[in-house]
Amino acid sequence: MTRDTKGEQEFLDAYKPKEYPAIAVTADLVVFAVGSGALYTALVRRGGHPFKGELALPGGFVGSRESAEQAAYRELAEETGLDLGHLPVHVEQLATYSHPERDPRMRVVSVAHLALLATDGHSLPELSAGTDAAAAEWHPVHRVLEEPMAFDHAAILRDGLDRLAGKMEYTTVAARMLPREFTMTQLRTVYEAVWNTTLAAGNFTRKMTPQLDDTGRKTQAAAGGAPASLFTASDRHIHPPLAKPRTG
Amino acid sequence: MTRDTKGEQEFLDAYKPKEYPAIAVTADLVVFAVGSGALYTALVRRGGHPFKGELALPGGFVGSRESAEQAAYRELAEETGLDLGHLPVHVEQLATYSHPERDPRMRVVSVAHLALLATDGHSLPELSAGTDAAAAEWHPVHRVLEEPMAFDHAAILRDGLDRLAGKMEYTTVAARMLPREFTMTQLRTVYEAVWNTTLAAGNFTRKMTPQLDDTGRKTQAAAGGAPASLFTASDRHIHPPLAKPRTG
DNA sequence: TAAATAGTGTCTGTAAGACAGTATAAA
DNA sequence: TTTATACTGTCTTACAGACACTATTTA
Repeated sequence: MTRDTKGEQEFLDAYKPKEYPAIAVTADLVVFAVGSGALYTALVRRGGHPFKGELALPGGFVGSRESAEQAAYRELAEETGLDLGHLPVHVEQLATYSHPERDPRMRVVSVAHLALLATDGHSLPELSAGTDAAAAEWHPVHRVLEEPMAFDHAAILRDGLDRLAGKMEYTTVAARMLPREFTMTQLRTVYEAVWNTTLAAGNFTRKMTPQLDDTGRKTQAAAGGAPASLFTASDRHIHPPLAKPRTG
Repeated sequence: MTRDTKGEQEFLDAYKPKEYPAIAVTADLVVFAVGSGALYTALVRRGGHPFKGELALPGGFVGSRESAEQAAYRELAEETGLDLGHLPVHVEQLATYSHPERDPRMRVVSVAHLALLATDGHSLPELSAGTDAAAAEWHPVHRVLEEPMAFDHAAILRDGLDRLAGKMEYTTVAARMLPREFTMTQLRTVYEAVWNTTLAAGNFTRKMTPQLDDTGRKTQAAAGGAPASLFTASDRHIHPPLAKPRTG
């Protein structure tokens, strides 16, 4: 530390507020990935009280020299054992949960994040215990939402799903759950998994094509069927938005 | 505290994490209101270092027994002197700002909130110093965004405006900036102030009418012109969304 | 050739944007 | 009667949804 910055810090210390509550801040994660036509989320099972044995979101304390988003990336790597250097992952802030009684042990404010992992739409990335003991495991979202979860994590998971489902109406964020190059059918599969519905393939192609970049290349056709065009997507606004089919 | 809850707390204490950073958490506010056809925001001028004399968002520390949202309501009342018991106000969480260097004095995580005050579209609610010394004052949003602000508050204000502008495309949240009963022209004025544009009155009426509830009553016509129908709005999704005119 | 998938064409209904025209009330 | 505002009607264009049809590949 130079003399100047030391003097500056002393100067600033004089303006530091004297009294304020010191609160523990965590970064929690709603991790989504598409496997075998369904949406999955990575959850840990709690080993200690409270809520021992129940499902919880991965997460942990925000360190004193990192932002909540940096902590989210770090916890994602630690609790899933995923190599984030190689796996494409999209992380964005979801919301902050701050009810004073949400953790019965102590005051904890949680900054929840939405993390989207890229898959081929069929097989899920393998999860393994990282530095922590508890390993995360994949659970089908639309089923696990029926079950109770630790703390207010069921509400956070629900909020995360709502955010993703809504954002897919007016952005190309769904492409973040696929490899860099993907087919129209893969992208439609993501929409169908998240929205828990089916979409007409022809109309989906017509509406989505102008929002994507065509690489000009095609897949090797698999078992039966014509080869599909490969697209890429930059994060972009869809205008006008895709209409999610009404469920009501 | 009963014997049982005391025993339970001791039990939970045994599971309390031993080490974690204690962080100061604030609730900051982006307060919007429409006056004389333009969008305004309530800002305080800093009296102490750092950023002495610059504009900042109203806000303050989250107490140990309140949520961030409760703190936002409390700070809104304290720093603006507004009687929230009588003035309709909509508060929702915006985002959490947690860069470790965002306050040079100490580690502060801020949960920013968006607050919308109801006006008649012409005169702004009068602000007065509450319990704190510094009083907030109204500033035109689209002008003050050009100026520097304290901390990262300029970015927060920008995020708040983007959130409001976007949400008005697909919800009736704009009605939260008006009295419970309002005319179509008043509502269009809110859209024009926030989007900083002009909208065709006839088409706006046709698109918005089915999203609102007609009270059946009309205004006393002011200086020239026919009396306007009075509408109310419940928080509702607009489907399909209104298209905000492209600025690019 | 049969099956499976990719992609296009067509039809219909609805609604957006532009804007002219009508209705109501104050000055 | 003029003016100002509120509101409706009409025309054109565009696109969503439904779905039939063609194209391309593997078995």
